[in-house]
Amino acid sequence: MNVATTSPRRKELVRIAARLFVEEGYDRTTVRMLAQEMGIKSGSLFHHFADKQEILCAVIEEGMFSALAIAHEHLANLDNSLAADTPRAQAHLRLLALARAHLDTLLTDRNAHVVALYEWRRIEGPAREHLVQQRDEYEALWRSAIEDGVATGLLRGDASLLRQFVLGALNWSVRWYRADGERSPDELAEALIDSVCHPQ
Amino acid sequence: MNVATTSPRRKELVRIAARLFVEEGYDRTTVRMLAQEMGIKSGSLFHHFADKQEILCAVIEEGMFSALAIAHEHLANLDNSLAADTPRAQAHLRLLALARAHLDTLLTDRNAHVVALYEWRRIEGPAREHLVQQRDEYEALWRSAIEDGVATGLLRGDASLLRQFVLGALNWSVRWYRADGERSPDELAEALIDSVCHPQ
Amino acid sequence: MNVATTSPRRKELVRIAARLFVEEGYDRTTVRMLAQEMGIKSGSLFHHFADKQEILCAVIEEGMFSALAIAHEHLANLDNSLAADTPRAQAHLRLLALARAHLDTLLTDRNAHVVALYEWRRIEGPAREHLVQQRDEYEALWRSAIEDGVATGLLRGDASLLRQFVLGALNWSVRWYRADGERSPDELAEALIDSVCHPQ
Amino acid sequence: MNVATTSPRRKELVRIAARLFVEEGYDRTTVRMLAQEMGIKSGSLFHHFADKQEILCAVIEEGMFSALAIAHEHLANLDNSLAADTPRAQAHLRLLALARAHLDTLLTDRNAHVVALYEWRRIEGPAREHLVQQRDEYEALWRSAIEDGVATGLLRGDASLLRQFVLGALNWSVRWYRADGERSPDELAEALIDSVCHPQ
DNA sequence: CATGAATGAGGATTCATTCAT
DNA sequence: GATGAATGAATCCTCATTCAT
Repeated sequence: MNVATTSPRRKELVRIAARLFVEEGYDRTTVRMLAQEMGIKSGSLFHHFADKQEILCAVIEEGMFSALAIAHEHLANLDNSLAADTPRAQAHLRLLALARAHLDTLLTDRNAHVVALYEWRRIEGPAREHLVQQRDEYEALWRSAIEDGVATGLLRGDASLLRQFVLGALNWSVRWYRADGERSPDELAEALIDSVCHPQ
Repeated sequence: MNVATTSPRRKELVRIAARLFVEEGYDRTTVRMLAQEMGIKSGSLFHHFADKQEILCAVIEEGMFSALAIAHEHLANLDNSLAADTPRAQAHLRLLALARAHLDTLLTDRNAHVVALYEWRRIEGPAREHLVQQRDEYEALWRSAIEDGVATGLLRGDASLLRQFVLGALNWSVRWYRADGERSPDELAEALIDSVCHPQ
Repeated sequence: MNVATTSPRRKELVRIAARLFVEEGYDRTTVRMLAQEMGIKSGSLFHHFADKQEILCAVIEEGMFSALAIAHEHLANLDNSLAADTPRAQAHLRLLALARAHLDTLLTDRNAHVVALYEWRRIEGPAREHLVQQRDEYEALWRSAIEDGVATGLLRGDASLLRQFVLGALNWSVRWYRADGERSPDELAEALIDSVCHPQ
Repeated sequence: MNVATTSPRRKELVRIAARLFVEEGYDRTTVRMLAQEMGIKSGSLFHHFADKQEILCAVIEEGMFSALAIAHEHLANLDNSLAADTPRAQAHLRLLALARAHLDTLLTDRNAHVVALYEWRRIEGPAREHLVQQRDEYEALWRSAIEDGVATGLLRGDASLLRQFVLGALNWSVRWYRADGERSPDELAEALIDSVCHPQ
């Protein structure tokens, strides 16, 4: 009932909800479907969440949180391994790390981050605030990386537009990417970053 | 009642439906809302469409059709005005024309094409076939333009991935673009094409 | 619009309605189905009939009328051909003639008489009066034949019950009789009459 | 929700539904009428039954089941009391027992068995299978009794037709029998069996 | 915590009927 | 007479939510 509660049981429920929301869409996922998949009856769901929208909130929060966490993780790896390089090369590697992290949560971990991107509109009221904050934090990572890219001549054009384009291309990949295809999410990330970076 | 029917009344209804579907999403748009906005009673809607899904079909069809029509129009203008040019410059202009056309239907004409992109999943059964055909036809335009871009050295990388990236970046713009902002759809199109094209 | 109207067009419509009412049942037969089968649009139906119930009335009336007509016809044939016989034999032949006539309208001509028997309940109001009259007239034929049967020792038991039993057995045959089976309606009629008549 | 479920609540609901189906007919009985009579709201009905047709199924099943049960009961009483008799007398008694049992469920217990006979057509799909089985089992009782009747000279004619006639006469009695009339269902049963049995 | 029964508001859809053209 | 569009009331059914047990 408490939004902040993060019992292991709740974590599990959120994971299941995320999957269903991706498969069916939030609107078409009924509380009964959620309960069934969780092995309980629909009435019991409301012991864990105040209402259906709170489930969505929890999923989106989880999605944003893990996107942020994984992005930080990828960036941290970078700092450790290859610190000595040109600013331009560094900017390139950061972009690559962010793109890989993004597709990692989106296409590999799947679900929660996808919901965070695609069902955003359904959230209203005060719950939105918190989510907006998280999103801004995540975008700040990208903003800084892209600006560095522009500053070092790696990228050309308006930094703000570039961010929207790159994120858009990445986000949309959910729609067409098949896990059983010939390319890995990492290869996608590389291809995209390559296509917008100017060599030398 | 007939899917192929394109009475002026029906056209009008489709336009209104497109707007509501964009504003609220297909699932949250009730038949009553549609009827109200159309100035009729909900029962009367079924004089024009067999069921709610047929309305969605009609909107998507309209969206794909107009996207295709406007793309062809932009391309035709191109052929007339500047036919004598280097292949590379021609490829560039074609990409630009396609991108402008895309954002034109998406952000200016709005609605029908947006629905075509975002509510695609809800369509099932034989209606899907026809839509897939139209989509393929539209993508073929892009495919050829992008391949020419790669062939002339204007673009670098895998043509298929590039197409997905560019279309993804364009499609996602619906989510963040504000008509009252400082940039026009045309400027967006140019910025995007510039960001993936290699100079000289 | 006039109940008494019996234009050839209307006759045709009544015949079609009778068929649909038998196939689907009155409640499940929509005005649109009727119109479609008649080759007109549903709105036009109301130029011929005031409302759906009037169609049912017309069908039932037609069913009762033709049952009565055919019964009279069969009885008339009897009078002409074999007038000189024992009263008992005469009663037997009358019963047989009535049973044959009954199954003739029910299983051969089909439809209208079936509706008259099975959708009787749906009729309310003043329309019922007229139909009750017709039904009473028809039952009077049976009543007299059965009473003669009892009087001559051909049948045994309460005349009123016997009539209900015989008519019930005949009416119910609609439910199980298959035209493509091995027995003709006439054979059914004979078998039934035989089974309740006492020999000698 | 489960077809096999036979909670006491469900039993109660089925009984009420049976009454309404007889009074109004399945098609004209609305879900709201059922709910109202049951003292719940229409939405709650679907807690107990998947859809309206499942209610009909349950009623018919109950009707067939009780018809079968009561028939067996009547036959059992017979076996105990008068086992030593001529085969012909035995056949007579069995027919009488079956006829009484039939009218007992039809006119006394009422409702469920009536629905089973008169709304049979509305059932489609796999639900039908089970019902057909039950019906066949019930008819087998009659088949054997009638065949014994024919074998012992009690009845004359084609056994199969005789069964249809007798059952038809019994089934149709629902249409004209009035409980407040002068004859009891048992008297009806006797009269019918008498009328088709040949003395001595 | 969990359940099963209930709710009530709203969902899409049907359909007899009306009526201007 | 015929039509097509419209109506409005009713239809079956769904579903998030509540709550006594």
